[in-house]
Amino acid sequence: MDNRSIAQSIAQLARMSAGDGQVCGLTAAQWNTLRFFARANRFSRTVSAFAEFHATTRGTASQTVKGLVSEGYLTRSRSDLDGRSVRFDLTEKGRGALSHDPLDALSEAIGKLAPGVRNQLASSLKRLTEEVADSRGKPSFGSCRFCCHLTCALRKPGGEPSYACDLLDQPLAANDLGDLCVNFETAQSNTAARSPRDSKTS
Amino acid sequence: MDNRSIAQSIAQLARMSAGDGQVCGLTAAQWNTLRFFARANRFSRTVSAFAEFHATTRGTASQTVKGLVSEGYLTRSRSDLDGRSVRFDLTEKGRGALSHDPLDALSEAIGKLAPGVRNQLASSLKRLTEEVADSRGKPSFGSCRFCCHLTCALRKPGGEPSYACDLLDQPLAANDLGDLCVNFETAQSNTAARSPRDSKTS
DNA sequence: CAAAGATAGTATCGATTCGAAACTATTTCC
DNA sequence: GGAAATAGTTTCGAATCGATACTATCTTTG
Repeated sequence: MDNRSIAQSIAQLARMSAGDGQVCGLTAAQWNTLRFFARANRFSRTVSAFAEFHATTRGTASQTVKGLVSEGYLTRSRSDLDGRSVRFDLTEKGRGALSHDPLDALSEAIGKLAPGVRNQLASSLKRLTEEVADSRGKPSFGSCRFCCHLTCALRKPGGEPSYACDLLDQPLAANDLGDLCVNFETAQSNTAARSPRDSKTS
Repeated sequence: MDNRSIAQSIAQLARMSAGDGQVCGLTAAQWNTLRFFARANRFSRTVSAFAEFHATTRGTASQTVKGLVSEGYLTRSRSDLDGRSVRFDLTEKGRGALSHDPLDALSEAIGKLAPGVRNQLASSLKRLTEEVADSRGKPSFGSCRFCCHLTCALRKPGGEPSYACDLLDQPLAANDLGDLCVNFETAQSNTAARSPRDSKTS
């Protein structure tokens, strides 16, 4: 099986799973949006971050988000620190909808893989994502847990460690370390100077 | 990393690589179409097969194909055995376009993986594709090489083996065994009776 | 053999989506 | 303070897609 066939099977898998038409009244674009806002950390739940993640324009992203807000899946709240910035959060309805996510068919299939195979797959995908993102000059999203900006300090010996992002200079809860962040940068990647994309958030 | 995150990273990878907007004057739908007709065997280069593969309707598929024909990427030829059937083949221009396929970024990234990791990835993807296709009752495409309908006969001792499809009762060239087929069925899958989808082709 | 039904492909219509561009408001930089 | 950058929104036109209806051909079945 050649590389191109493998690449196509990734595309094929995504197409099959993405819930092409309407599923539970939501379009494919809307499902993607909900998934993003469910996984993104509080610095990244913005229209701009979503547009970049979804590889679309801010205009299109704004439309999709607006639709979801008006249907009660997301709430819209302005930041008090940056008057331009707006943050969107999932409502109960939004979280509820995700329990019928058509992508779950794929998640479940992944769950049936042997643990070793599964982990190997995850790391291959992470690798490929970085590689492809790099090749088109776009930054790749990732979680704080694997980000070079994560700093960990042990307040008191034997106590809970506390985490922070040294790029945004903001504290991070241990629970949120797995969430997606726009400012993600791999630890070993070449660390060209990079300014934060959203330096303040309410 | 949980199953859902892995599933999303597959979707993400596909989105990044798919060549979202116009690349070299072709839309994402057109790229997918060209890729399909480049990989499908002669029984499967039809509007219906493509529609099923791409998880869309025949009407939509017909439109996309028509566009590509009028722009010179595909040729249209009626079957002489079945007056309803039409086969589409890539022209030189079509093959040439595929050498600038935006999906190549992903293919190249895959090529950089260690051989063992790469093969493991391929087999995981195949597994997942079957699993997901099964869970939504749709058949999954695959190549003759791994299909239960492939029969291999050794004409004369020491000579070249000859291949055939015992479902369509048609000979297969060794070169074509890797191509996609609508009638694909895994060797170990439960072999419920299944009629061929396109029993004759010119 | 003839009628009924299945199948391959096409055409049309309306809804949705998307990208480009223009625009407002706010923040940052010099 | 003014220029430039950034966050988000709006509008408009093009493209896409799904549903539906349609023609032509093949297959099945009395």
